[in-house]
Amino acid sequence: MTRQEATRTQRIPLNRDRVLRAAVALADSTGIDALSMRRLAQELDVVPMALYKHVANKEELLDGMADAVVGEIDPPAAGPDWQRVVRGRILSARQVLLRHPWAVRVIESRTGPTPAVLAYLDSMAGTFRDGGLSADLTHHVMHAMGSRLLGFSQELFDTSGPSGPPDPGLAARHPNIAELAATAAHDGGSTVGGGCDDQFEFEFALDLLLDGFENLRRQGWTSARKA
Amino acid sequence: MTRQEATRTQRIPLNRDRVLRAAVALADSTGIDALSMRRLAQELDVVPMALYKHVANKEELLDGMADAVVGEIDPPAAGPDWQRVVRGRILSARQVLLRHPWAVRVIESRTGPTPAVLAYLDSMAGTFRDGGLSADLTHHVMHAMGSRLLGFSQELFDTSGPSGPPDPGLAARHPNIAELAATAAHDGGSTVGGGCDDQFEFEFALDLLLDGFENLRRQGWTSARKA
DNA sequence: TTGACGAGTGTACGCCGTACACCTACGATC
DNA sequence: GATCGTAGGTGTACGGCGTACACTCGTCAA
Repeated sequence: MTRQEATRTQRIPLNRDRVLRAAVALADSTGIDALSMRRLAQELDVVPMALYKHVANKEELLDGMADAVVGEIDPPAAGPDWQRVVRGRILSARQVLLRHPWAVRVIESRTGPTPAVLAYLDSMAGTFRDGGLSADLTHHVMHAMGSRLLGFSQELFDTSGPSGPPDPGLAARHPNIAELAATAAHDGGSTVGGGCDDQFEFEFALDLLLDGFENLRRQGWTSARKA
Repeated sequence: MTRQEATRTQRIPLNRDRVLRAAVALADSTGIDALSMRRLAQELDVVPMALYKHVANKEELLDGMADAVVGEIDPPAAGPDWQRVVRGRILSARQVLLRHPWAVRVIESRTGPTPAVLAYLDSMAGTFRDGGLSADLTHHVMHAMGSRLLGFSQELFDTSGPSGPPDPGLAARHPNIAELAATAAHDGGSTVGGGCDDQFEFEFALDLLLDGFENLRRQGWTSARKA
């Protein structure tokens, strides 16, 4: 059956939402690098240019994908303890990003905040404010969290993926790293980044920051940099 | 003078170093997106394929560029106060990355740590260890710092570049963000990210983390996650 | 009946990275 | 000095990319 015939019989018309969903699914299954307009069109059984009736260009497609992912993050739980609310939501965001590993790079590469990100940040700021942090402190706190707000910790390199054979000279050249790797090898990981419990590392830093924020709040911290 | 004639007269032969330096310069001046093998070859007055005698492919070129940039970071200062040593070096790294804004994305996109990054991390780990942090704590501390070790804070979106006209409905839709923007508008910035003192934000988070680490060290903190 | 319009099509252009075969100048070897 | 291996630069070509632009065609309002 050619595309023409399919048109005549039954054909769900394309729309922006179907395009975005297909794009997310394709990125999930084949990786973001394999996501091209042509490949996506093929997936939707449509000619590449058809996509451009629904998204202005590839950048806007990526914007939409980022928003779709951010939209998956749980709404904030209710509760009197702002640290718990923030913590829970950020860990939810982290789960979302673990489901869509490509999304980290896509979100980072947006030049401006997309609507869903903006809404998320606004909501998160509200949680801090409701928790008793001043607007001033909230502002700096959100900066300090950076991308951690969205659940990714920005490691220096990708620890997943196949790591080559361990470099025998590495320990000699980098004794400190070797030592750290040794302490981290609690379950057999042997490479630099391997054998780490990413979830533990993420929560370690998160809690350190949240506790630091709470301390500043209690002290009535205020930035002293006004002109 | 054609390329041929230039060859006959005087022609500095290409080598890996010249290629990398030219690539860094080109990225500095025209941005990383405009850096293509073809464009780089043109800059060196050479045919594109000539580059492949000196770098295996574009990825390896980017690896080399990342290493070149990381190599610009100051060596650690001497001193008894580990917090000051770490702080100073990270702020040096930050200056380097401000000189080469494209480097953040390039470093992030490497799939594994390049030699210079590895050396830098090893040296940094040594500073923590010399400061009295246990190998265990040092490990988690380095994870907690993440890319901040290299001087970038991973903001959620790029606050440089031209921001469009301020959205009049934004304040209504996102009251909390609007409030934060208002408190931050100490020198006339009007957009969400604008008007922030990036250096202040960076040091705020950095010091918060360093102080947190020092507290853990004093308490003799140890991870309780062993099996 | 017509005619505007929205959705999908087809073709084409100029980029990109790079495989592969080639040439050419040079330094070592006999 | 003739020979030859080799390193470095060249030229051509391929497949893929994003997307501009002109088109067709089915639907529906007037």
